[in-house]
Amino acid sequence: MSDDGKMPVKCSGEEWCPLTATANMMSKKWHPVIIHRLLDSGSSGFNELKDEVGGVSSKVLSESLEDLEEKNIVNREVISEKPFRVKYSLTERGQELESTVQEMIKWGEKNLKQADE
Amino acid sequence: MSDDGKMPVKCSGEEWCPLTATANMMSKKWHPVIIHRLLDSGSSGFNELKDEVGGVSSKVLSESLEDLEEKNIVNREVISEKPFRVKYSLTERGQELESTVQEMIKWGEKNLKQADE
DNA sequence: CGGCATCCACATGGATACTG
DNA sequence: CAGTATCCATGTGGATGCCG
Repeated sequence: MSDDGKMPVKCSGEEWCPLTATANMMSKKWHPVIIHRLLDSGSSGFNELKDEVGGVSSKVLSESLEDLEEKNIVNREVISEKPFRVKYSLTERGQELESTVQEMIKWGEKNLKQADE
Repeated sequence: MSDDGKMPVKCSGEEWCPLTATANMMSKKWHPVIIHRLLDSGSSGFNELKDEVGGVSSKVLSESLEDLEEKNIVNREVISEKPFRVKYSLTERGQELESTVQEMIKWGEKNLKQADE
């Protein structure tokens, strides 16, 4: 009833609404790219992900991943202790962001140019 | 070739990419709601929009609209001088954000609850 | 009605260095 | 490898009041 093309969702005042909630979730600078990279790769280690994202510092990546973990978008798994290794991947909830990410990419490709900003 | 289900888009390093560009565009707190409200209403005056959005101050709404104007998402038109009136509406580019907004709403409805935050 | 001016608080991110 | 610790600059938004 909410995906029939109409927009019954109102986001007024202090009321909770799915739009602002989702926006709030994606609003940190590196979140969309992190999600996109994990959608693409399936899973990555910390520094591996850092390279794939590119331009992000350890501190910020660490903070972002922690935030995404709390929100159940990203899953962190320690896969080895000897040489210490972890594996980041998307939860089911995280994978369901794929269509949103795709729409953002489509819109950006169609409507923005590098020169714009 | 980019909407066939695959994800050829890479967003590494300092390179420009449509995902981060779009994310950057939507990243201010009230932008998504403003766009959503204008998609819904077609057009609104300043204070009318302020009420529809709810909870935003004049200053911030003004800044947001100015930002969205610069990015050619929102159109501002003065429709009367005697009693001074303006009309804000979405540009074509802005209207094309509908599917992105819809995906965000769908995801939020499915995956978030009010209690979550 | 449709803003702008001010001031302030806090969130966010970058650079760099260091650790188990 | 996978982070943490500092420090600092800037971004972003809220409250309030005033103006043409």
